[in-house]
Amino acid sequence: MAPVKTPQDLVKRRLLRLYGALVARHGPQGWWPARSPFEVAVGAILTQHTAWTSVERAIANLSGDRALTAARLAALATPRLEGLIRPAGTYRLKARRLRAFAAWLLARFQGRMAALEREPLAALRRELLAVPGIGPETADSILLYGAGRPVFVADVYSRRVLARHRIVPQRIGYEELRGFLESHLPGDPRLFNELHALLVAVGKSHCRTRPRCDGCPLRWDLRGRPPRG
DNA sequence: GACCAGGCACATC
DNA sequence: GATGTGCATGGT
Repeated sequence: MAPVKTPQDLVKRRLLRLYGALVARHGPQGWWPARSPFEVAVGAILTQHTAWTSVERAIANLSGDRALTAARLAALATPRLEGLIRPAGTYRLKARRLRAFAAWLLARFQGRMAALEREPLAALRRELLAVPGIGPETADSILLYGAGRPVFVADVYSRRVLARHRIVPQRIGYEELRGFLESHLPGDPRLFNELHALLVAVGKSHCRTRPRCDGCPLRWDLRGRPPRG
């Protein structure tokens, strides 16, 4: 006898179906585009309210100065650091935030990002959130993409796409959406990684420009019917 | 020239 | 607790 499907199971199935449709249509996204976990954290701070193309230039500047470790970044003079990250915008603000993160990582783990892979997750996340300039989305990006922890980055794109497809309410908050996804998906960082990246890709394109997504290919994929006409 | 981009902190109501 | 605003560059 088949086990009874709970509402929990149905949501899970729907999310996994969405994931399957996204992978089939868009393929693996290869996130996070960084050469080291510390670079992930730097990128997560620099990309706050900023296009990734701008962040890439700032990271290239930091890389050129061999400043992509906590110790090297912390050793930079502030005007130098500000100059390097200027292409990413809000450079004075972000220089402070990068410094604060590097100082925390040095003080707490001798600058070693690998330590984030072993710490108790809930306490570690609280610690990150206490670093000035690290909010929920930045903390979760660092934990998922920089440390491989099973935390969902419940950003505006995730909310937009999931709401457009009536999987979550339109006005769901960050923490609420994160809890929803983490409790309705297998706790697999690779799945969180790929699904989030795909939601961003789709959220940037048609799900941003089409208010109801009624004719969007993804909608047909989810209904199990091929798009016609 | 307006608007947006892989947010956050702080002030105000 | 919700809403508004500063931060600031670069692409469309």
